[in-house]
Amino acid sequence: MTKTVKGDIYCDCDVIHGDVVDCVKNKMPPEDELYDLSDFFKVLGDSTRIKIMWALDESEMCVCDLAVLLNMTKSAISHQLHSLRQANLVKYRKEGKVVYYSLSDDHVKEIFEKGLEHIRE
Amino acid sequence: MTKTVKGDIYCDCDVIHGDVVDCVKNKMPPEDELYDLSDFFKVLGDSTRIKIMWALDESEMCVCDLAVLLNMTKSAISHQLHSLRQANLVKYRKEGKVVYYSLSDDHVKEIFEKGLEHIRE
DNA sequence: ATTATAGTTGAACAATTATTCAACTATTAG
DNA sequence: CTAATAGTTGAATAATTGTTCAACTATAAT
Repeated sequence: MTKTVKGDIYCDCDVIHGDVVDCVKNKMPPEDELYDLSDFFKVLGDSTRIKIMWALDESEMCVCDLAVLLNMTKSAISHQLHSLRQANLVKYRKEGKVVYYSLSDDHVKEIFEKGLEHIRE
Repeated sequence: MTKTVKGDIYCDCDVIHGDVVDCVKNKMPPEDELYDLSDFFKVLGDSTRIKIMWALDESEMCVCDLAVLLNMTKSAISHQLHSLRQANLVKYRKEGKVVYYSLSDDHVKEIFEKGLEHIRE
C-alpha cells in the first residue's frame, strides 16, 4: 500500500480504497467552484444576514427600518448589507437621503425553504 | 417620530416606515428557527466541509480516503466530520477499524444545485 | 449657511473557528 | 501479548469575522 504524495505535500495516512478515491476525484467539480459555493453559504451562515434576507423577501426596506426591526445600529446593518451586496444577494436604490434595499434574486427563497425542510426533519 | 425602544435596548435611529416594519415583523419566522437556519448554512459555509459533502454524495468513504482525496490529515477531516454529524448531514457505519461515512439525507444535493445556479448567474 | 438625518466606512475589539499537534481508544495482525 | 493502523479528542494557535465606535459624506429642511 502506497503512501500518498501530491507535489511535496504529505498526507498522514494510506489510501484504503484507491479506486473509490480516484473515481470521486474525477467527478468532483473544479476547486474554485467549490470555494465560491462555500463562500455563498458562508454569507447565509449568519443570523443577522438571514434575518435581513428574510425581511427583504417580504418587502423592500431602508437601513433604518431594518435597524429598528432587528434592534441593531445602522452601522451594523450597513456592514452586513455590504456583505450581501458583494455576494449579489441584494440590490438598492437611492431616494433622497434614504437607501432602499431589496433582494436581487427571487430564487434565494427556494434555498431557504430547502434549508428549513432539512432542519425541521 | 418616536425613538425606538424594545425593553431597555436602544436602537440608534428613528422608524421611517413604521407600517412596513410592523407588517414584516408579523410575517417573520420565529427567532430560533432563523438561528437554526443560519447555523445550517454556516456548516455548509466552509470549503473543506463542502468538499467532503460533495465527495460523500458520490460515494460512501472512510476517513483515510477523504484525507487522501483532500490531501489533509485524518485529524482535520475527523473534526469536520464531527461538525457534519452534529448538523445531521452525515451518518456513519463501522466495519472493523474502518469508519465509513455517507450522506444522511439526499436532498442536500438540491440545495447545492440551487447554490451553484446562483453563483453561476 | 446651518442643522439634522440617512447612510457608509475603517479601525479596534471580542468572539468564533479551522487546522495542527499530541495523546488517546479500538480493532486487527503477527 | 505486542505492534501497527483507523479514527477520535482536547488544547493551543492562527485566522477570520460580527459589532462597536467615531468620523465621515450626502441630502433635505429651516
